[in-house]
Amino acid sequence: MVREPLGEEAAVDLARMFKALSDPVRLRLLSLIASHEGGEACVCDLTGPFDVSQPTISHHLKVLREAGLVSSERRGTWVYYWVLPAALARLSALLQIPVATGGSR
Amino acid sequence: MVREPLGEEAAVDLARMFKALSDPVRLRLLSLIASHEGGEACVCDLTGPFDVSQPTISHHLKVLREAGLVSSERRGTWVYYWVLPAALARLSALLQIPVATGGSR
DNA sequence: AGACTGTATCGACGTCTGTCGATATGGCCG
DNA sequence: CGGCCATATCGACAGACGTCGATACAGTCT
Repeated sequence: MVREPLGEEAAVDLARMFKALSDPVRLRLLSLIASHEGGEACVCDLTGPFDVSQPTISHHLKVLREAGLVSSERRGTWVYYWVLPAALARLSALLQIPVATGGSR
Repeated sequence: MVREPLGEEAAVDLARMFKALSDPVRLRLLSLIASHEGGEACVCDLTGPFDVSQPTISHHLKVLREAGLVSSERRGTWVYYWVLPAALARLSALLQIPVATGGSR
């Protein structure tokens, strides 16, 4: 981001990912999934901690999935979600600004 | 984010920052500012590369400023904007997911 | 097969967001 | 002073978003 001005199409793509992170419920969902034992969580573990309805949770999970931040799989009765680390790493790297002190330009 | 499930108030705060990044124009604005010589850019350097009107650019800059991602100052005729590295670093660190295999950081 | 649980989809509603043109504000200069 | 340039604010409008209840779908268990 600091190196070059970020092309228009790349910006659209990245903005879609950041938009998925722009809701408190989705941030907490992502955090719950990432911090869950085994790196994955069943939806049944995710509906409890929130004040919103089950369809709303399902909707937020869909947004995260379509943004490419998580993936999911049905195993029997339950559906499990896990984080896609490469996507988060991409965003994290983008925000990495070289510290200004010293020889920065 | 992986360590602990991210409290509700922290999520609200972080979501506000991510929301500021959730628009392609704002992402490119931020990138233009960060990559500009001297680490700061005059608004007059920022209105050119976009297809949107000047008031819209001004609006987006306000959003970035109110999210705490950039700061600005008037110097004579022009207004200059620069990135606040600590804010971006906070978001970047949050998205840093330890690679699952082995102990890499 | 039928009942029951877990999850997703649908349709609706109020609110928020990005955009614009018009206009206001702040500062330079002739 | 008066005009001009750079930037911000205002008001309006279409479209997107978060949320809900109702309902559909998928799998399991008797």
